[in-house]
Amino acid sequence: MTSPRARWRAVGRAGGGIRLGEIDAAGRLRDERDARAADLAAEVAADPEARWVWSDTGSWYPQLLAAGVRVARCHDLRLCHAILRSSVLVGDDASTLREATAWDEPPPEPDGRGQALFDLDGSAAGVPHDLREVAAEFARQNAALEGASEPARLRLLLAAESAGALVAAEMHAAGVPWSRGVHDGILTQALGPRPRTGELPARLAALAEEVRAALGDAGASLDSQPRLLRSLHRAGVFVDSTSRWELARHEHPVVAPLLAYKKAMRLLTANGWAWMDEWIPRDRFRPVYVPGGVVTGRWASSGGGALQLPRLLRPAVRADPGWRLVVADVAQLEPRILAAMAGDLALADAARGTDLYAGIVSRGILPTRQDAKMALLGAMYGATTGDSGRLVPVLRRAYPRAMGLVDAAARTGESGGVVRTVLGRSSPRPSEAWRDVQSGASDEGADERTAAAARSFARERGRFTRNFIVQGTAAEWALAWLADVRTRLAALPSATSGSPADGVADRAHLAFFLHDEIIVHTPEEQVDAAVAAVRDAAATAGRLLFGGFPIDFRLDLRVSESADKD
DNA sequence: CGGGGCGGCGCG
DNA sequence: AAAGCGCGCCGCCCCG
Repeated sequence: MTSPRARWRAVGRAGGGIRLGEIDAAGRLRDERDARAADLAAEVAADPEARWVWSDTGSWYPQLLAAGVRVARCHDLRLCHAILRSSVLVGDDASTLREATAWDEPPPEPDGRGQALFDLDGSAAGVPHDLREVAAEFARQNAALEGASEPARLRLLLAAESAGALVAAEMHAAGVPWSRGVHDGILTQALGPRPRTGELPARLAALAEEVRAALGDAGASLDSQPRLLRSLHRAGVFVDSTSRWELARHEHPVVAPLLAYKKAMRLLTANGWAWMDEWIPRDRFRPVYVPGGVVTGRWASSGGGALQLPRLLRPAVRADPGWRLVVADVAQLEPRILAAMAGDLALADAARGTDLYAGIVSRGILPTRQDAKMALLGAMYGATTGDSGRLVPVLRRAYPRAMGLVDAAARTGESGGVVRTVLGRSSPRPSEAWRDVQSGASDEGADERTAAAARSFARERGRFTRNFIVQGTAAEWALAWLADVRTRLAALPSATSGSPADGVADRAHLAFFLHDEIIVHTPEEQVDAAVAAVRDAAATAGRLLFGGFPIDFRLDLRVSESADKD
């Protein structure tokens, strides 16, 4: 993946301008030179194979992308700092990193105009952008890696994390191709035609009237939970909450229209016409991704709700004319990750070539696919009661290695310890408050309530660390997949016709990523190559994390129909 | 009037 | 009304 001759180059601020130079692992800079903001894109474009060291991808890359310049690889100091400073693989060698607190600043708020850094006077809060500080931090990180117990894993993680940051910026720039027309059609179907601002769509208004009629209360408020609860009680529906789960258990004429109303209202407020106008300019959805935004290493998002697009709206994702979408998601990613991490050959065998849950059923472990799914999710989440919790012991007998791994992670968390993913991302230490509660409960004379609360907090943390190792390693696999897809797509030729794009989107490109799913937008003539890239990258990711362990990562993959016709 | 908590629900 | 992890966002409601 990496050209052996690629050079590390650093870019940062100096004085009132921008300065760049070659950099080595010790943070020594050579061939430094100043660059005006207007020239930076040209400087970067002139060295397409360089590996760029910079403070924060979100502060530098959007402007380059806007100028049509893509970089092959980077080292995002902010993201890498966060990983190294808390990794148990680094240990005490991270002490200097922990002292460099300026690097713990959260990412700057993206302003959406992609001008922030170049116009700054350098006084703004956030991570340091000064080239000297960039070089010093790069040196600290390399020193921490030198002393790490498994540097190769960490290096892989840092590369994947940084590549993810590039992908996030590129996907924001390219956007998800989105048909406002299809979106509007879905809304109209579900809610009625778009009303004037301030008015309720017709179908929603009709549902509200149905609900009020069923309640026998013409003035019932449906949007205030406390008031709705009282109306329901007056009508004889004795629920403790107004959640879908609880309402659905009651036989009453109000239930069906109320559930329909809540569903429709949710669609209107979360992804209705106002959302469409704000987030889908010119038939592109441009969410703001936040790489490393979750402690487990998953991405978060800010604005637009990129990670919660309702499936109902999926048909609005439409390739441009002459282009196609390659949509791929990994079947049962987390259980497969667990099997591989634990070296559990029996679970890996159940996963081979099939739906993993079906594999568990066909081996006679559990009677139905639903049981298998519930049991496995329960094992990874720490369920102890209910259908799920009841089935976990069955898995414990069938797959002692896999279950032993998550059980051990839970015990570590309950006792205040730190767990880590395969590549070395580590869980946060327990908070001061958590430790106080635990030590308070073991003091002499602690009452039973205190002890019970401490046990409850301990188990809560155990469920978190239990899940952390699996969710976090799955996030690493997905990053490796994503990064390799990116590299493979970049090698494809640009579109011969119908290019929609500005910047990097003149050829097959990643358009969307959601934990275990990616969408590639590709010219028709490159569909086969894009599919191969997605498949080959999945195989590569598995080998990168788990070597020769016989686990396969099955993709559910489909290519969109020709988009030019409805 | 803005901020934060809460209930609720969308996603994996 | 969750049981059982991780998120973001909405409207309501209360508080200062």
